[in-house]
Amino acid sequence: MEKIKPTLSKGTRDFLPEEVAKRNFLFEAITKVFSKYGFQQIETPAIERLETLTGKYGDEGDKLLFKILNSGDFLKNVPSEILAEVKSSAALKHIAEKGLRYDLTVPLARYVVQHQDKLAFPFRRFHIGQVWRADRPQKGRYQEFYQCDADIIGSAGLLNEVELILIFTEAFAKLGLHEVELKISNRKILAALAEKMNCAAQFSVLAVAIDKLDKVEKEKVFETLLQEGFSQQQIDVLATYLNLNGTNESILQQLKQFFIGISIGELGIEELETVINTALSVAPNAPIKIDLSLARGLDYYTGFIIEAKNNSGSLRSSIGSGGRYDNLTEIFGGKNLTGVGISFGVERIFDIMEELNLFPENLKSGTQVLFCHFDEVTQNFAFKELQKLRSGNVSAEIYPTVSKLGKQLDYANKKQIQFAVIVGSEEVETQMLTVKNLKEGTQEKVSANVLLQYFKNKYN
RNA sequence: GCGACCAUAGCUCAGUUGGUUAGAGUAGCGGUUUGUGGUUCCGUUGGUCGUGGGUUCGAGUCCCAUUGGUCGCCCCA
Repeated sequence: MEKIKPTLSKGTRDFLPEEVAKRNFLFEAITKVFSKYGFQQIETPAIERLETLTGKYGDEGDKLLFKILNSGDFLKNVPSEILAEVKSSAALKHIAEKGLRYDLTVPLARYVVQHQDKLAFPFRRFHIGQVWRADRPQKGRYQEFYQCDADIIGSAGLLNEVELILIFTEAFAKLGLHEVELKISNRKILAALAEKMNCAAQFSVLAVAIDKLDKVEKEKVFETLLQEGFSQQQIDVLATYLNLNGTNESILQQLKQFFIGISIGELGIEELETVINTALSVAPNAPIKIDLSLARGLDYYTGFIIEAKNNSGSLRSSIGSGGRYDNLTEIFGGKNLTGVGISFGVERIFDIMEELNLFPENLKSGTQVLFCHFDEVTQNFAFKELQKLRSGNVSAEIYPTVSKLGKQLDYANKKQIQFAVIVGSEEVETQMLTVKNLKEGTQEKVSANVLLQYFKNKYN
């Protein structure tokens, strides 16, 4: 048989056992916070019908969807004139009717509408799972990665926004990320800005431009907007808006002056004020800060928007984001189902925690005890002792073949198993087993009938 | 979609102006007189040098193409 090189497809990763242990630690920490706030976990398939996915992410997004080739004779249903054209875009719908999900939000919209009769609204769910994008991979960006979302569907109350702020605050603190800033704003304020600038039609161009401000210099952004057909007068309005600063309270006051008489702006400011005051009333230390340059690129946000920025270590980037979207379920026929949600950037959070050494030490191996032996007789004896430990919920294993002790201990060492129980003929005879602590390098004799208790004490 | 860079053992890499049978470390396996690892020492498996073509007496090395990967840009988590 021809040998195949062991390589991965681009933008994908294998995870070693230690990495999975760390990732699980991260997921479990977030899961616990979600559960505490009354969110229920759901799952949806990795595969969705292509019609569910296409058209939701813009033209760019559609290109980045992974499509799944129909099984069987997939060319059979392609009309011959399209085959003759050799045009992929025209042939696509005939050869692929499924794709891999691009995010967890669109599947959620489908899910909520499809199961609305069985769900309790407001529906609070969280979802942790892989998504796939046929993007050019680069540092920290993959074709397969995890998203970790919490959303509340079917409730316009601003308490929902506040709860999501609390979840961000609590989860980041719990993970040891203490230098996180929660930048917040409201899309209605941006809508008011567009109105004041007389460019409501170009709202998304404006939003995308503003969203770049944390990376690109202000002047460059203005320049780009001028090229896009904005006037100097409009830019001046934008510049004045972006110059508003100070404490949250002061910004709110300035905004009220700035947008006086623009009703959508007044509404947005009022929402923002309520969210901030309510959040601070229960969590005075929540690191929330109004950021007028926050816009969020995604089109579907309509109200509150939030972005969590990490300010420690070398990776100072966005590690979570979210916002309110009013119309997401409409395309699937869902009515009056406004939603608000957040997403943890778990891949980046993982990298940051790795850099800052925030993972606990003892995650590496699940196994606590390895039984070592020398021949068939001692192996059989050890195997029975092993089961006793397991029945007491001590995680243990036995070296599966008769091998030299050095090799068995070496295995324990590599797997970072802390204890070896050495069972030789002498131990069988005296019923006193040798317990070696591989971390300390010490060993002692322990009676076989108290072995379970011995390890239970070690691990509570 | 655009650009830059890279490709030699499972992994990390060396390989001189093109010159004989392509090396090292690490991992694996075996041993170190056989019941003590992480931290000795010795031996050993493993490569059509990403693939195809070209230049040359001769190509891992130079040229072209191609495939794959990494890193930027657009966009995004």
